[in-house]
Amino acid sequence: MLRAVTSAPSRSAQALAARGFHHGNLRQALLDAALAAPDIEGLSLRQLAAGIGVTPAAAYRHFASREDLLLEVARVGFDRLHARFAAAFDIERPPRDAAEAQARLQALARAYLGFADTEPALWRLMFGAQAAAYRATAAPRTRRPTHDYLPAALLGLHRTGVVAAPPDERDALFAWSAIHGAAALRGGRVPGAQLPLDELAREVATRIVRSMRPPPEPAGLPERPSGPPGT
Amino acid sequence: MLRAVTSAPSRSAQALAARGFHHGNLRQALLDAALAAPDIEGLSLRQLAAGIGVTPAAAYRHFASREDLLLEVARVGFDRLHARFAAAFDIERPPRDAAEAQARLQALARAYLGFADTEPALWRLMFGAQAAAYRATAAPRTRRPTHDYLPAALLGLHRTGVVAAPPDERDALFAWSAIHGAAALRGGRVPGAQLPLDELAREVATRIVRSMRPPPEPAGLPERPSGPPGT
DNA sequence: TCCTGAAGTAAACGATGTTCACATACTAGG
DNA sequence: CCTAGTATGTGAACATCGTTTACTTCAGGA
Repeated sequence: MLRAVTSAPSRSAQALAARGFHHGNLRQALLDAALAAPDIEGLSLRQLAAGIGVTPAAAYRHFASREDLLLEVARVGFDRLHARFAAAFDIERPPRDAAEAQARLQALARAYLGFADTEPALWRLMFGAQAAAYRATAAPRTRRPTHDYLPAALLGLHRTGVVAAPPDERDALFAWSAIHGAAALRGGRVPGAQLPLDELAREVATRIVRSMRPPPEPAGLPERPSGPPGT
Repeated sequence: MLRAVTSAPSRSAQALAARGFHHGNLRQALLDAALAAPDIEGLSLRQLAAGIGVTPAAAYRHFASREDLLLEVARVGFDRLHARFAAAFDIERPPRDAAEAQARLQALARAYLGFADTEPALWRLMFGAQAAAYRATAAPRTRRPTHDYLPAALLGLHRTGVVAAPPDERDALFAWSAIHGAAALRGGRVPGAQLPLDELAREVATRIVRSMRPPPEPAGLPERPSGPPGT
């Protein structure tokens, strides 16, 4: 983004527009370039700066380190994910009926899967292998934090009578596992992982709901498996 | 096989006298050191070589590149995972009854979760964000490839009457999603993710089984969610 | 108008992956 | 037993990386 028009052209806009000494909005330009990179975690700060047409050291006027820049990028990612969740359903309004409650869970799964599919590099940065540090920085800055949506959706299922018991931590953990796992496996070699997004979301949501309904015959699994694997 | 004492330390220096000019088994030593690293993906080839007491360039006699070394490490990881699966249950012998079939799925989940828990760096290398390349190199080299175990466990559930329908690709995909997702979420900030491994495996296996049993009332989810999220 | 601070440059540092020419040690063949 | 050949190591070098330092340029208020 060439700093076309900032809010107030108090600075000599023409002089800077012609690529003056100062860039004008280097911080945002760096963030934008990083967000557009196909491999955010692996990007080079020098290449990033060179692409914008600026010296590597200039980046250090706006970010303490490369890690700090990535942290800010991840923060933008969490904002975008939150926006998708907020668009999936209105968390403040309870679902009308069972069908809407189920549709909400499906929409939430679809939102997460769609985010991972549309912005894979950003998703990897946020939830990838080394992402613990970035995840910790997830600043909600919203009235309802991002991680409230799944429990809300599950609670809606119970309130509308779709599932018998009120959802607990384990229900949410399993639901997140299934959704996140589906996103992680998608694009891999696992058969069926290339399902269309809508279909995959419906499949996952349906099975999550089914997993919450207690089985007809009350035969639980044994406490320990027959052959426990090595440590 | 440490070639402890060469015939005559006629050569210079006591430093070399211990192991001689040639290391003896540098390739394996590099692999072992990499496998023991707390962060395999982020390790430095120079530090690795220095830790063994060898020049960085020496590594290139055994590996084409750093990436190639990591590829070999991942291969070892897949071998270890396969060994855990093989220890979970005998894939050649069908389960005796419903209880054993369910215990097998639980043991398989326990094996995967235990691997991720015991060797997190290796698990991240194999299934982490940038791991597509490493995953592609998964050479089974066994009669029954590693990815056969889950379908076999699901088939056992059907054969013993635990689930009605024979398992298809989507059943396996969802089961893998749930198990892999649980491994990914474990250690994170998600509430309940710090469950003991045995308990987590039992929970996941129970819910996977439940998700495969069709619901009592045949009310499917609607084709499309009420509010589809943005692209 | 000058002067202060923000935001850029240029050069350098150490660490990294990788390559090259060279040195060494094990091994096979006469 | 010597010797050639090959596998395996060394050491120096290259480009690139993140990062720091000292200097320069520009904008805006006293």
